[in-house]
This record gives sequence, structure tokens and C-alpha cells, in this order.
Amino acid sequence: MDKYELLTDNFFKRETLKTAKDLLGKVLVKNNGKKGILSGKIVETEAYIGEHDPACHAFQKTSGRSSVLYEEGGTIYVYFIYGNYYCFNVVTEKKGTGSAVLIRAVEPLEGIGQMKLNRPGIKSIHDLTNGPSKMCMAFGIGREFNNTRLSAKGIFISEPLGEEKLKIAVSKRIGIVKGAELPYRFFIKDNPYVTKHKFNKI
DNA sequence: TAAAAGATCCGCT
DNA sequence: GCGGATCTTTTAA
Repeated sequence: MDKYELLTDNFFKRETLKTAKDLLGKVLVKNNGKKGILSGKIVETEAYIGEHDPACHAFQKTSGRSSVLYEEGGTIYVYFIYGNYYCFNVVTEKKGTGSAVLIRAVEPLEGIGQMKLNRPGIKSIHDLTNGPSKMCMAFGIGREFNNTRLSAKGIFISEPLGEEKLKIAVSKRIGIVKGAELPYRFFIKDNPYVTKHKFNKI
């Protein structure tokens, strides 16, 4: 574990768009104890900005599940969607803002064997984690992580393990209806682990 | 209490 | 590239 260099809380307390962009290239790590380490490089994110963003769960009211969005930056927000799937977010900015960054895709680094076990039927390594819910399934992330701090239950985000030049691209967000025209999606250009979508061509 | 929508995935064409 | 599956959460009456 010594090789990891954890991001500080202050990283997540900055402006949401900057945080989303800067998360590209960072490493998402899940420590499963005796089962080993799962990790992946973040290659795709989306920003959801509180009360100014129609697509954000915090846009309408501060009730129910969205209350987690108003916690302090660095809190994990996991929610259930379409009856089957989880999405993993990290809350940003200061307490009461209602903003978060959705992790949409990662590039598997460690524990690929375990990820394959978590994703039965998937053959290509490129399909293990190229989607918000795929990533959660591969990492075994469920609602037990909702409303917990990073590092509290073995999930954390680290600085990159090596130097790398990132080609960052921006597009509209994917899969939403309201606020879909806003350019709040960030991804690493030409990375094969980014979700396949027509917006990748700009 | 009931109804509708949704930050998706997967298989089929 | 398109549409169905599936059920939690939210909102309204």
C-alpha cells in the first residue's frame, strides 16, 4: 500500500469541473483485504453541479438519496438506477453545495482476475469497466459505500503511479435527458477503456 | 397508495 | 445503432 499517494480532502473541495478534469489519470483503489487489491486508472468522468444543473439529483430538493450530495467534498455517493445498476460518485466542494463527480470508466490495473470473476460472461478486458455500472460491478461496489468517506471502507483515490501525458477531451454528458447539452464530460482521448460513444469523435 | 421516470447494460440487427 | 429489461426513488393525489 505504500506506493499509493492518496488525494487529500482539499482536492475534492475545489470547483467541481476542475476536480472532474483533474481526476483523469488518477487511480481508484479498492482494498479487499485478504482478497487483494483492485485498482484502475480513471479515464472518464462527468460533473454534476448542484442546484445549477438540471441533471443533478440535488437540483430538485435536498431530500432522500440526494442528501448525500450536500455532504463535505470527499464523501462517496453511490446510487441505484434502472433497477439493476449502481453508479459511483465522489462529492465535491464544501458542505451544502450539492455537487459531485461521476466516475464513468477506469482502465484496469491490479486485480484483473478478480474483476473478471465479478463480471461473468465478459470476455474482452476492455468491457470490464467501460461504464459507470460496469465499473461498480467489477470493483464490487454497492450501496454499503454510500454516504461514507473515501478511505473509510477501503476505497480511495491515489495519485498516478507513474508519469504520463494525458490527452484530455471534453464532450456533452451521456445517458441523461435534462441538461444534456452541457459539456461536463471529461475523458482521456484515444484511451480504449473509455465508454464507446459517438461523442468521442470531436 | 399508485404511477412514472431514470447519470444503464446487453443482445440483436 | 436500437430497443427492451427491470425496480428504486420520487412525486402526486
